[in-house]
Amino acid sequence: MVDQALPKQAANISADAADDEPRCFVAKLFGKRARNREAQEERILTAAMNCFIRSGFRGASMNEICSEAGMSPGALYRYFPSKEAIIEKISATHRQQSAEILARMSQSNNIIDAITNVGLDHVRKMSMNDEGPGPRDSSARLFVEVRAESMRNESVAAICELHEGLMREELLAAFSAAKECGEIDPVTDLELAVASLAAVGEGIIMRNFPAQGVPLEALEPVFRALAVGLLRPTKSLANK
Amino acid sequence: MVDQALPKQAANISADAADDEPRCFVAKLFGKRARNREAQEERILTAAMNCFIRSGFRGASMNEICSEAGMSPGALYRYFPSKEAIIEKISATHRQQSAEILARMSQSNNIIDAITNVGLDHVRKMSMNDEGPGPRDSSARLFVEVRAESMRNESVAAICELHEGLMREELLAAFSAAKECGEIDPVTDLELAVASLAAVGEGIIMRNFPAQGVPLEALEPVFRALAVGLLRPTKSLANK
DNA sequence: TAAATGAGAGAGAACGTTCTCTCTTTTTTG
DNA sequence: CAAAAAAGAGAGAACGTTCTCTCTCATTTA
Repeated sequence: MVDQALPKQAANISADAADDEPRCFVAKLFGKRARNREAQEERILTAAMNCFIRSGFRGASMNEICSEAGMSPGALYRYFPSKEAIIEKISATHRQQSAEILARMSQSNNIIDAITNVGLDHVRKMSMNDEGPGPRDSSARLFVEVRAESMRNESVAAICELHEGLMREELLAAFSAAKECGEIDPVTDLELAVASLAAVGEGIIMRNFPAQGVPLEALEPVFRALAVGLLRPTKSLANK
Repeated sequence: MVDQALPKQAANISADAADDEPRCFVAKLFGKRARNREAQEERILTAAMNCFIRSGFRGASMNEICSEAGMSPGALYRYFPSKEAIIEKISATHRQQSAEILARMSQSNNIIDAITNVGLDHVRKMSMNDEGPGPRDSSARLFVEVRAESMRNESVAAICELHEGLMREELLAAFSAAKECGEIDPVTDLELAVASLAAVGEGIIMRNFPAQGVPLEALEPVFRALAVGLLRPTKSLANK
């Protein structure tokens, strides 16, 4: 029960008077209403995320989420049909953000740098508060929460499987390319290397080293060493 | 609601009729009564573990645990004062088992072998069912559950901190010794290596590779590569 | 027979969810 | 364009269920 609610709907009235009465079904998709709905969903998701970080998926109650969002249960349930739905949505976006970091991999010159940077990006992202100023709690907690939930919740498991499948594919493609370029030892089992690197990276992300005083720069050689160890690159790459 | 319960108390009656009435206060500690109490506690803990693996700490209800243990709530609460207490006990023993694996580290000839074996032992242990025959679910789930709980439950966090502190000390001692023996590069930051190896190992344990079809032997070179990468041993050790 | 043990009903709180009602905004109608 | 109608959004009480834990009373054990 903080300073919630704002002037409620009034906030969206004075947006801009230029766009009015689309009156056809397009309004449903792009109109003022639709935009407001999106904003509200966002509000709920942000609040839920904070609650889940604080108390866990099962531990956080709908009332807790309602309070954090400054909303009544009746209002909240207009946007999400169940707690499950919120959990799924949050799991999905969280895992998707992870997957998106991988997309930037191709920006690096060689495969070892690429992996190192992806790892560092992950740790950086996870130890930051999610948008908005002020130091809030790390989102690495959510990472653990999602993984725990995925072990017994079938739909969350499916979500994780989806994004991790994409990540594995992307990594595998990059590794294959590097192999053909002669950057890494042709003997290396790429499938295993992908799975191992994913697991190993997850371990480091979960520990949230930056929150424990280990600076990000200190992790650079760690990721590099892991990549070198698992991929066995040709000498020229191994020695930095 | 499987084939639980057994003949309940009857199980402990016909143990052996030889030892009866020690009658002094020592009986409280070592007598038939005390042994029975221990057995009951064990029964509860085993049941609770199964439930927690199946539904999570928060997800499993006391009724579920009672059913699994073949016990009434009244009986169960005679042995544990709260659900919290059961969670703490299970977290503690689970983490302790992890720490105990480390104790066997000194049996290896060199530091790389030692770490590799510790890693493999962990994975083996975690992917096995806990005592008793029949394939039950992996205890790697419990690992994730404990870690998730430790992020918001202070007493579980303290338990984890305790055992992980011991593990870190033990690892650090082994690394220092290896450094002095000239087995590893004197430049290596041992503190960071310990923390990284712990995190990385945890990641692999959580993924539970054996349950996904990756045989244990395939992980041997992975652990070896991680150890080599992070510790930078002298040449003779690096090439197996 | 006194103490320990267990079964099971159930108390009381908290849970996720739904219901009813009010108020505002948008669309339709005359 | 004004009035009427419909739809959307929100509040908050209330619902039925489930939760953890306790209490009473019967049974077993020494």
